[in-house]
Formats: sequence, C-alpha cells, structure tokens
Amino acid sequence: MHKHLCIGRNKTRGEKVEKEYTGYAHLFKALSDETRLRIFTMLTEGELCACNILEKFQITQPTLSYHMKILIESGLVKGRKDGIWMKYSIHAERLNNIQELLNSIGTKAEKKQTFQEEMLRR
Amino acid sequence: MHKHLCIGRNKTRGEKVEKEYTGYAHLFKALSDETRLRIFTMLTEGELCACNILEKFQITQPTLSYHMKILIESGLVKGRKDGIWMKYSIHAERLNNIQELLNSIGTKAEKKQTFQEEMLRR
DNA sequence: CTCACACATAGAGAGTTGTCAATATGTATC
DNA sequence: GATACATATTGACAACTCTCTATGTGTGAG
Repeated sequence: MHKHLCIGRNKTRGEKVEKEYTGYAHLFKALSDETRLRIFTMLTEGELCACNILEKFQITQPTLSYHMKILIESGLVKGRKDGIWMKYSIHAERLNNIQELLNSIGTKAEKKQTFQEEMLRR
Repeated sequence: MHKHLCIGRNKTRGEKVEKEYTGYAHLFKALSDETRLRIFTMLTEGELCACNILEKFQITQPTLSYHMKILIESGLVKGRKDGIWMKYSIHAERLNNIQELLNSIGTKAEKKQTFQEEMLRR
C-alpha cells in the first residue's frame, strides 16, 4: 500500500492539474465520514492534539486513532509527534487539490450550461 | 429516507452557510467512488444520457443505475426522463455547497497557519 | 397488442468500513 | 527501571458498499 497519495502534479507544459481519479476518490472518501469531516473542520482552528479532539466526540481512543490514520494517509492532514502528544493540522496543499478539481468541474459545467440554455432560446 | 439532502441553507442573519456535517459527508461519499467521480466529471461536458455514460465504463447497466441513483440522491446530479432515455446533468448549486465548505475551511486554516508562523518567528 | 429497447429494482455475495475491547508501543518522570 | 500517560495496533463483528444476474417497468414503433 502507498503511504501518500500522489496526485495533482503539474504536467510539463503548464496545463491543468492531472486528473487521477483514484487519488481524488480517496480524498473524497477521507471526508465522507461525518466524524472525519468534523475533525477536519476542527483543524481549521489550528494544530490540535489527539486528546483535544477525542474529548469532543463520543468515540473511543482507538477509533479516533483509526480515523486520524485515514486522514493522514489521504494527505489532507499532517501529524507530528510532540513528546507524548500527537499533533494534527491541515495539509493545505492537498486541500487545494480538491478545490482545484471542483473549481474546474464547476466552471466547465457552468460554461456548458449557459451554452445549452442559449441553444434552447433560439 | 430523504429524497434530497437539505444542506447549505443560509441562516437568517446573513451568516456563513450552516454546517450540516451529515449532509456534507453524504456529498463527499457520493464522490468517493472512482466510477461516480468519473461520471460526475464527464457531466461537465453537458447533459448525458445513461447509455452514453454506460459505453465508457466496464460495468453492467444495473451497476450504472445504482451509481446514478446515489449521485441523484446526493443532489449533485439532476436526472430527467426524455422519452425512453434518462438524461443526467450536474446540479451546480449542490456543487457550490461543497466548494463553499472547502473554501471556508481553506481560508480559515490559512489564516490560522500564518498566525502560528508569526508566533514562532518572535 | 406486441415487440424491442432503455432503464430500474430485487436479491445475493464478496469485499470494505467503522466500531469496540484488549493489548502493545513509545515517552517522560520519579 | 518502574510507573503513568498518550497513542497505535490487533482481532472481532455488524453494517454497509459495489458488483453481478435475473427480472420488472415504462415507452415508442409497427
């Protein structure tokens, strides 16, 4: 298994970000669990220790550990050990990857939609 | 069960979009399958009929039907019947919901990160 | 009405996910 | 090095997901 997903690399000729669907699907999967999505959102407040996160949820410590592992393997979250504590934060670059994908889908779809509406109007 | 997710409604006082994690998690789940993500991306080309989509994948017709149902129930895709054909297109509003969530996470996290870096620099 | 076609639904099965209790590992303190 | 604490790993299990085959439903053509 891979430790980190490898997506969003720029192509040589300055084109759009490469579409590696498997990788993107994994990013979405990481955010598809309500607990993980809440954790990810919590991390906007800045770096948090596992124990800080744990006290906000009705889950056991191993379950949290399981979710953090998934978030880290997706690349959306960074973890670093600080003494006894494990501290987590958002990995902005990987978040950008998703944003770029959705933006490109959004603008493309929008363009197509207005075009189709114009066609209908004739 | 609900036919459509109910998320992203504006609060009364012009605040940020409400964070209904369950709903957002469902959106991400809809995009967390590689086949569905590919289909969703394909729909940027404009409205497509099920048969058009099917011929691009190595799946059976019932499997496609299953995936389209999930995409429609998430609200990310609209379907309409046109004679014998079922035609699918992107529901831009729901796509915007995700974009807004990620943007708000992104900007918030960014702000926090630069603040933490400043603190370290002192 | 019957037929062919496009799509949906039902049921079954293999695989994956989220959860827990129990246990292991790592780290600082005494 | 013994102890206490934070976190990770393991193994088990119920629930859910994705896939298929078989069958049902709706629609237009003849």
